[in-house]
Amino acid sequence: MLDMRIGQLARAAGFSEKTLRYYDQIGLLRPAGRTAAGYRIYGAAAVERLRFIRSAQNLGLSLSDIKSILEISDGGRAPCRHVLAVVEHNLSKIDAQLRRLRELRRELVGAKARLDEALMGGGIEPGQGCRCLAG
Amino acid sequence: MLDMRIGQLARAAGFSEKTLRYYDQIGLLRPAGRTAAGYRIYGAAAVERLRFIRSAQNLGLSLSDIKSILEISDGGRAPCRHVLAVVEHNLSKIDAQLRRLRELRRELVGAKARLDEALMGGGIEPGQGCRCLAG
DNA sequence: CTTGACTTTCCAGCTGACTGGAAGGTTTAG
DNA sequence: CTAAACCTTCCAGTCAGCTGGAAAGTCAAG
Repeated sequence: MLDMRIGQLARAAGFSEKTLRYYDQIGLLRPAGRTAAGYRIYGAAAVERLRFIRSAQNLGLSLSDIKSILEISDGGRAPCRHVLAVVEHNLSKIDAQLRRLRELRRELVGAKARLDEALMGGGIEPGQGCRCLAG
Repeated sequence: MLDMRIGQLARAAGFSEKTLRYYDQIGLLRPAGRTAAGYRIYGAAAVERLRFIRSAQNLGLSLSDIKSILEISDGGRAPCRHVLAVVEHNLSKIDAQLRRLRELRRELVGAKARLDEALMGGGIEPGQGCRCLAG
């Protein structure tokens, strides 16, 4: 089980072969080598690498963030300091998204209230769209 | 000012000409007619329609949602009931996104705490990525 | 007549993370 | 020998909402 081809790795790690080829293409996970016929050969470390990729993805990190982290650890250095920066950056992006969504939600709830009232009252004139949406 | 060509409308409503052509293409805003030379001609109602489109967009509605609303009111009926359904659907989508982002945030904060601790302690061994990310 | 502003259509690309499919080569089992 | 299972590359498409640019036609002013 030391060396695998792409199908085995895909099954072992729970990714599709297409995805693994894509990861090769973008330089996120390069095969350890190739057979004479050109088949990709992966070592056991690939499974661990994919586990890391998956957990980072679950945290919402982009593949390019993940790649930048892995490139540091591929260089033999601990990437923790960089990971911290990436995590903090993602946190602030998420906070911005949260603010935006909360605001959106507030507006939508307001629109819904106006709609409910308009539909209760029954006094609706057809026009351009529906003026209940205008804040 | 009753009839305008695309540039005038773009300036009046604050959209780019490209966008207006795109809206024509997807059937969101059709010109009232064409000149002999094929130039798009818009009536004054187009400005109001674009205002509606913008306010609906600001609520986070997709162009296809907006289009479905406008098609009802183009048919002479009040779209309010449909708008309500759209708004409610968007609210639940936003709530789902909020839940997901909050969970993501929680995980990221956890990862950051582990990273901070690891960097304080100094006991970091290089490996595949950084195990602080694994939940 | 020419210049410049305005318009047209069409085609292509952008973001991110894949996915689908064609056309072909390799390897293994029977 | 053949069929099945596996692998390769390459091209194109998906989602949304545009945006950029080329090549060409139109129209008014000077």
